[in-house]
Amino acid sequence: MNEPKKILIADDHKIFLDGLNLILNEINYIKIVAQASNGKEAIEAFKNIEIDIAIIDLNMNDFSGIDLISALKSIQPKCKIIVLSMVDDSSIIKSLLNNYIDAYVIKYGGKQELLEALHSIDQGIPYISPSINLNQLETEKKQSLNNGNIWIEKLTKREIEIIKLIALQMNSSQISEKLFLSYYTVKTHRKNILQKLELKNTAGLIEFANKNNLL
Amino acid sequence: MNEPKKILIADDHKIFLDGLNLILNEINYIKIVAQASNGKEAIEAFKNIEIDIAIIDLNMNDFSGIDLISALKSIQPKCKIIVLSMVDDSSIIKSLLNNYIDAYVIKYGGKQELLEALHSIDQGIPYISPSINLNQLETEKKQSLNNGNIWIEKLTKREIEIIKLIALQMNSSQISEKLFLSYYTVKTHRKNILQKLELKNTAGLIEFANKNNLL
DNA sequence: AGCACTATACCCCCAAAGTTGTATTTTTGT
DNA sequence: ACAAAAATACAACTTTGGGGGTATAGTGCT
Repeated sequence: MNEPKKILIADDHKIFLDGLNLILNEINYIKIVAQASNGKEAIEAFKNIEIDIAIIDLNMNDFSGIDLISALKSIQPKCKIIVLSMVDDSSIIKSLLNNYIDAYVIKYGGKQELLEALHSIDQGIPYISPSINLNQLETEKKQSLNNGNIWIEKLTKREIEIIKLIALQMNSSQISEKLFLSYYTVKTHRKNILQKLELKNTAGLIEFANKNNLL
Repeated sequence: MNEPKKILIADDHKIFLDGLNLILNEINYIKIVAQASNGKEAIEAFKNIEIDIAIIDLNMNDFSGIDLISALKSIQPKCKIIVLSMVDDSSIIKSLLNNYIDAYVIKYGGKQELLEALHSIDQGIPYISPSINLNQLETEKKQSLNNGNIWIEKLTKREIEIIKLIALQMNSSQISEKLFLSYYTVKTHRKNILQKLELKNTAGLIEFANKNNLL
């Protein structure tokens, strides 16, 4: 703990970024060396500045959280990642902790949790907000609308990409042009998507996509 | 500006509350006298403490924003309300400003905007984040699927009925059986619906129906 | 009585979606 | 290095959707 840890913070709510700044300024063994309000800025910063710990909001609008984190890790593999999120989907948390990140802190928790997370990963111990277990019941209630569903594990990146284009009223041949694919490939993907999700047609697919907000 | 303004802050993200605290502590003419992390706590506080200005997050999970604000106003009508929100739906903003609230600040903006809002309503002038106008273009892009739209005036009862069944993954012949209609009639309705709404296909229709929540 | 709108029904044609099945290459995880 | 998963590609076939018409009976408003 000789020199302060170099921190990047990223969140698309600037006002939150401001608050975070003040919270972290109270701690002496860290120093904020970069701020980003979207994924692109975060990646830029990673290319130029050495970062020890990155505190990242999961729900930024230009990148999906997982994509962003893996991009950052590929630039600076040694950097520790703390994910700040508003949701506490335990399946996502598990996959994140196994792969890329070192701590998962939900915003429902106070600053105390963030400080604990910093302290914990400083000692090489992964951290998950204790509040998550408390809130889990509520979350599960909210999710009872979309029943069963481990859809996120079922769908691949490509498939989700295609669903989004379908929602934009594109047909298979237009999608194939857009993605530089064969028309047949797009049809295959559509076939697989409907099969995986046990849906009957495009109407059901778009309805599903909306209910599970993956658009 | 003799004695400091008494402020309540409410947000269900405690860590955000912590940050807000630090931001507002830098200002000398206000004082935080109450904090709430849900609607119930906010109402409790309003019953017990005199509040000059309430800074409220719109998206709390136990109350809808509008319900909460009207409840607070009924307890302390003189209290000024600043709404903090993540979304910039201009139609909501307009109705809010006309009725209950004195300022609308989006979190995408920095703390500067919140400070300006405080200053502005202190002088009796309503405030809206300038960032909203910048972001409006994007919002309008998202809404460009349903352009122009006074759709509710365009669609007939029967048409809406059919849209709902389409969203349930029924095809035209199934719908015709369900509604005791000819298959051709259902096809005609679908044709007319797409024409009226200027949509290309069923995918677009379901997307539209979701965005305009008519399901 | 006349007009506009809604709901109903039918036809043809083509394009698109959906089904079933096979098969190769590429990426990824262990 | 190996196996599994994902992404790619193609074909034949059936069903459905969407665009173009046309037409008639009912409803409601003026």
